[in-house]
Amino acid sequence: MKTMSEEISNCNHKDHDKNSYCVSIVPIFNHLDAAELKEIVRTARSVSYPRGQMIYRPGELSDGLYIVHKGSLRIFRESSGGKEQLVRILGPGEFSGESALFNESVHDAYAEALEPLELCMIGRESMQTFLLKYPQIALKMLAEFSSRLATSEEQAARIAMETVETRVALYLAGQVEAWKNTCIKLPMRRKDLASHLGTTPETISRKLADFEAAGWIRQTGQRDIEVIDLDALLLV
Amino acid sequence: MKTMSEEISNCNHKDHDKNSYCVSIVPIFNHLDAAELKEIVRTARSVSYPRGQMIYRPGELSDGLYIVHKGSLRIFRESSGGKEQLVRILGPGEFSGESALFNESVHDAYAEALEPLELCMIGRESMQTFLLKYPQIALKMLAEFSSRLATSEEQAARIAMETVETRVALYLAGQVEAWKNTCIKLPMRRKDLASHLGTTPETISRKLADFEAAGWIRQTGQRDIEVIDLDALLLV
DNA sequence: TCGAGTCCTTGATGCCGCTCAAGTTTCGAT
DNA sequence: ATCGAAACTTGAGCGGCATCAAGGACTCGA
Repeated sequence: MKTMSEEISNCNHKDHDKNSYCVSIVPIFNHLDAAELKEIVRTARSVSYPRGQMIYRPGELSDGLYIVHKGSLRIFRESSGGKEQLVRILGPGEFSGESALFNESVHDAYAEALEPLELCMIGRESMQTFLLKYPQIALKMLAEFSSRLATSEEQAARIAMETVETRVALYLAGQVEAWKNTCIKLPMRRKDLASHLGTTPETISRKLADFEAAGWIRQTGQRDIEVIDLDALLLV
Repeated sequence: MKTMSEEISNCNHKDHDKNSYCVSIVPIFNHLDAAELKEIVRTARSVSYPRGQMIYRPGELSDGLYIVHKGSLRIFRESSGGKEQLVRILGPGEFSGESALFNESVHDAYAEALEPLELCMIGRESMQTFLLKYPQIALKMLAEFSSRLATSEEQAARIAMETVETRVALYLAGQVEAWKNTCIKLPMRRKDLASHLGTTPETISRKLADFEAAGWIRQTGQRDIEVIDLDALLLV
């Protein structure tokens, strides 16, 4: 394979130790065989961002699909009044930029690097080609979208109908499930958690303090929480 | 084509006058040629519901994809406390049931007929087959999902960050755009509009009354509103 | 290791919007 | 056309939560 260096120049995200391409960790691609993966990798570009830098902003033209290789980023929206709402945090293997891929070609949210970040970028046209050539990719992407849609609608419903207390409790329950452990580490600061749950950092602090006073949780570090009584929490 | 009666028995939604199948009005299918359409129609089943009847409920197994042929239905979720939030209203040509198609096989919301309703149903397996056979369908569906996702995230952000007044104003602005006219007809009752915007019917009434008092709108009928000063409305 | 900046906590205050209630209008079925 | 039920409006009261403010804790880079 003389293309080794070529791959590197296009997308240097080949993990030499694990012999895997950046895209191979992505669920929507991981059913492809090595040759197909390489075809995709060849069209991918690699980009790095320092902590805090914006990857894109609302109104900017879309380049294509962004796949996180290392680090993490947050997607957020901004209201007329300047408040922001965190939509989602992306870790390795997750992707973004899709809204601009299929409909309008401009982004509708902000994407900001939370840590030193490495992305793989697949151009709009390449992506369309792959989707037609390998319909399985489209199917996986449909599944992913469908899942995101369900999450987003559930989120909207929660913010619309539940009290802040319930939302915080439900979030903690979700984290316990995600970590498969009653000791959880919040993946973001209060400010982002607040904007995600549609409240303020102050209220988050207060509610967590209330839960602790009730003996349902224990706050060990700023972002470390041990859930003691999950059932009580969900009865709020 | 001896299949005429067969089509009818499977899906009686052939509009004799317009020579179009129920599925041909659906954006995700309307690029197919007649033969392909017929192939899909053949696998579709037709179902009717009287006003007020539930098409599905959360937890029920998914049958497949529901396509609205005549009438309309509303999708809504229910909170622990029994409050409901309207997610979306579907009219002819729109579809639902997708969340159950790709991920879990159970529904996560309610679907209820708002008027006498006729649906086309395409089974889960058939749908998967079509998606692989005609990747263009998958691409259109991805575009539709992506658009719904953007809408849903925007909705969540609005409920989380904007005041009720702003949300009502933005909703009216959206309707003006949808109707391409400053005289609009609300597509739902106060109760549903309220649950859609994350508020109560009383508050909707009050805000509309405020807007009218300010001279920005005129309420001509219960659901008929004339927007007089759109700019002022958006400055709220 | 240290210091500055950021993040978090806790308190006091005020208001937006929900709730409950009662009266009025509209809708839809017979 | 008429009646009953459902939907809408308006009012009064209150509570949850945002806001503003100040002090304390943590983090990260030098």
